[in-house]
Amino acid sequence: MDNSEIPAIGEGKRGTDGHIAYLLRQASAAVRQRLEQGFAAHHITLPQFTLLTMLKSYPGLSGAELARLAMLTPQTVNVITANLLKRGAIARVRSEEDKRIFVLSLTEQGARDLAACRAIADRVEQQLLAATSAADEAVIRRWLVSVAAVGESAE
Amino acid sequence: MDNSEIPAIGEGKRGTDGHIAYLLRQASAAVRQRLEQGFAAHHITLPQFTLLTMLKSYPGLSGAELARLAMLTPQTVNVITANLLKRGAIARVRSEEDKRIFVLSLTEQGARDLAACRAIADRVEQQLLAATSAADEAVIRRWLVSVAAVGESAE
DNA sequence: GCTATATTATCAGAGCTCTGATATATAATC
DNA sequence: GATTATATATCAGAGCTCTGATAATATAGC
Repeated sequence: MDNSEIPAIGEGKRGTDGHIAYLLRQASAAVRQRLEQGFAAHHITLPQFTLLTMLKSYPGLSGAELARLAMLTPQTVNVITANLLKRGAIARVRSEEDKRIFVLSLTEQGARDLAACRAIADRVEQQLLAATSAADEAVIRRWLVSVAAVGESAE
Repeated sequence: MDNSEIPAIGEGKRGTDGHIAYLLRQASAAVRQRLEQGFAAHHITLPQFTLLTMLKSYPGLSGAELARLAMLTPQTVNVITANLLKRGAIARVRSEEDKRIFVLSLTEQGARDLAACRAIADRVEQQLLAATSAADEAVIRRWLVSVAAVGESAE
């Protein structure tokens, strides 16, 4: 095989001239892998970390509410919460007012796991912006939010 | 449930003040969903589109080379290429020089699928940058590449 | 040449994510 | 109150992604 023309990250289509959707995906995958590598010692995945974070901010959410907040389907949230329940990181009790729904909240174990992973995430995020000016960071943050919001209004 | 304080995209922690890793993930997921929705009519997934694109640029790659290029594990690439083979989008023949590896390339069907999805992706990417100045776009592209490259040198 | 190491492909298992379908409970309509 | 529509949870199946382990081939060192 002649691999001499295959580019490394930052070169060719993998550099700043590449497709923006590809660059976004490549960056997101890199961060995800860094975070999951850090979380591995606590046996928490990134989706689990996301849901734990949301449950800390908004205790008492149902699966459906969590799904909307996380932009996931209820089925996906069901899988993740099932694994968190197995780990004892969250509690799940039937609601009194609405007997369809289960109310979710952090356990003490879950709060401990979350705190440990939060510290790791903070360190990674700091590295992501270490070489970026405040003005550039503002540009980047605005763009990321606008991209996430596409399709919210148009639907 | 009292949901009055749950934020929408762009508000609270989901806005420009949120964690940068979360914003990146949120934006990437939104783009992924938009692309896959567009690709659905052609029965091509985003990972499949990515590998087809790479095989068009570099025909004759092996699974291992494809994995390095896509920043995926060989096992993951194996799953995706197996599905592309089932769809008849790629061909796979044993190499003469090195009998361990299988040489991959696009079929005519795969080239047609790729062209159709490329047009869809171009439209989505255009929308992503429609409201962004050239200067801001350059800032964003540089940052995305730098984030993807983290861990390449440090490992 | 022979042994040790590295590379490639693949099997097995876990978790995340989607679409589609189903059952139950609540809300709206008549 | 009965019917209809909506919301919630869940089952089933597909695809993507990882870690860990195994077998075959190729390369390096002796």
